[in-house]
Amino acid sequence: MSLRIALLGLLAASGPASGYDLAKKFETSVAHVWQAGHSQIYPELAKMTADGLIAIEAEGARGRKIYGITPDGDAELRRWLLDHAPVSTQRNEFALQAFLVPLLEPDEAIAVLRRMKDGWEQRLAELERLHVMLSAAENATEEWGRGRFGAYALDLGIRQEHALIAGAADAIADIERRRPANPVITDPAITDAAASPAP
Amino acid sequence: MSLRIALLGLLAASGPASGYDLAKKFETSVAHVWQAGHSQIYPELAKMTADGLIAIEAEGARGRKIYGITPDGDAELRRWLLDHAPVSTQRNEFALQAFLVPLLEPDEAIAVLRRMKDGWEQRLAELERLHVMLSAAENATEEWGRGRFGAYALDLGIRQEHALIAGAADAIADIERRRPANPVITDPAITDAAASPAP
DNA sequence: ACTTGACATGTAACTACAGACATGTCACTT
DNA sequence: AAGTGACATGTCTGTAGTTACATGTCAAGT
Repeated sequence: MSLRIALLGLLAASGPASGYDLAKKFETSVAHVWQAGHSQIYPELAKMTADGLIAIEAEGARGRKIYGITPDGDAELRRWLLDHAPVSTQRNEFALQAFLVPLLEPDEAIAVLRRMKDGWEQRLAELERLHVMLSAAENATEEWGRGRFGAYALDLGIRQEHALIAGAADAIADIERRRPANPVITDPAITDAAASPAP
Repeated sequence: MSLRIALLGLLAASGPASGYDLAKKFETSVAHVWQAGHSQIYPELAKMTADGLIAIEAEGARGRKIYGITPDGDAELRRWLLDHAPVSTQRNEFALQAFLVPLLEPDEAIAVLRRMKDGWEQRLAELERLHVMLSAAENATEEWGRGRFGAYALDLGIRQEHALIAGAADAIADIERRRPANPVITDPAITDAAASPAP
C-alpha cells in the first residue's frame, strides 16, 4: 500500500512522470522515508493503472510512458493521509545491535557503538545537505503548499539523527564508566592519574 | 538474518528456552527493535537447529522443546555484532505521512500531524514504563554485563520519540504560521486580537 | 464426565521486497 | 559502420514476513 501512496504523492506534487523519472525521484527524495527500486516500481505502476489510480497520458521515445494521477488516485491519496493511522513496524538493525551490545566485552561494545554513531553522523550529514538545498530553493518564502513537500519529514529525520547520535555518545560514556578497571594505556605518555584503583 | 540474531541474543542473555518462551520474550523486549510472530519463530528455530547454531537440550510436557545456544551460535552472534555494519532500510509510514502532508490543506495537515504526535507520545509512554521497570530491577548496581541487555536500545528509543514529538509540535506551529489568514474561531469567547489581518 | 481456557507447536497461502537477469533505444564517438 | 554508454522498461527467483488455519495437551472449575 505505502509504495502506491508514495508514487501517488510524487505524481501529485510534481506532475506527470515516467516510471524512470519516478524511480530517479525516489532515490533523491522519498527514499529517505520509503525505499523502492525500479523492479518494484514498474509492476506497481502497471497495477495502479489497472486500478484506475493513474493513467498513461503520453508515450514518448524509447517506449517511455508518462503517467498522470487520476481523480480516483487523488482521492485514494487523500484518504490514506487523512484516515490511515500509520503502524510503525519496528525493524531496525541499528537498534538491534544497540539492544544486544551488552553481550560483548566493554571495549568491543564501545567499538560497535562508535560504528553506529558514525553511521548516524553520515546520514545526518546527508540530510543536512538536503536541507541546505531545500532552503536555498525559491520556495523558502512560500506560505503553504507543495513547496513544503518533504520538508517536515526532513526536519524530523534531522532531529532524530541528532537524538540518536547524542544517545550513542552517552552510551559509550556509560560503558566507560561501568567498565571494570581495565587500564589499557595505548599512549605511554599518559602514566599518572590514569587508572583509578578499584575500591 | 536479523531474526536469527535476535533469537541467538535472547538465548545468550537469558539461557535455554522453548519456542513459546522466546515468542513471549520477543513481545516484551526485542520486539521494540525487531518484530516477529510465532509463525516466523518456529520455522527459524528449526533451521537454526539444522545449522547447528542452537540445540535441543530437553523436551518437556506438551511437546515443549528447550533450545540452548551452541558455541557455533555464540560465534555467529558475536561475529554479527562485531563485523556486520548495519544497513538502515528506511521504510516508515509515519515519516511518509510527514513527507506528503503538504499536499493537504493546512487544517487537514495539522490534524494528521497531531495524530502522529499522539502515536509517538503513546509509544514514548510505553518505553518510559519499560524504563522504570528496568531501573527498578536489581541490575541497577551492576557494573557491566547482561544486566544492561536492552537498556541502550531503550534509551535510544526514548530519545528518538522525544525528538519526533518535538518535531511534530514545531511542524504544527510552522503550518499555523504559514497558513493563509483563515480564522476558524471555534470558541466564541475569543473575539479580539485573534486573526491578524493579511497585510 | 465435561467444558473452558491457557499452553504449545506447527503449516499454508499470500504479499512485499531485493538482486540479478534480459532487452532494446538513442546519441555520440571513432 | 561499429562501438560505447546513458536511457528506459521490464521479468524472475528467492527470501522475509503476515495472517489465517490446524492440531493437540493439560489444569481447573462445574
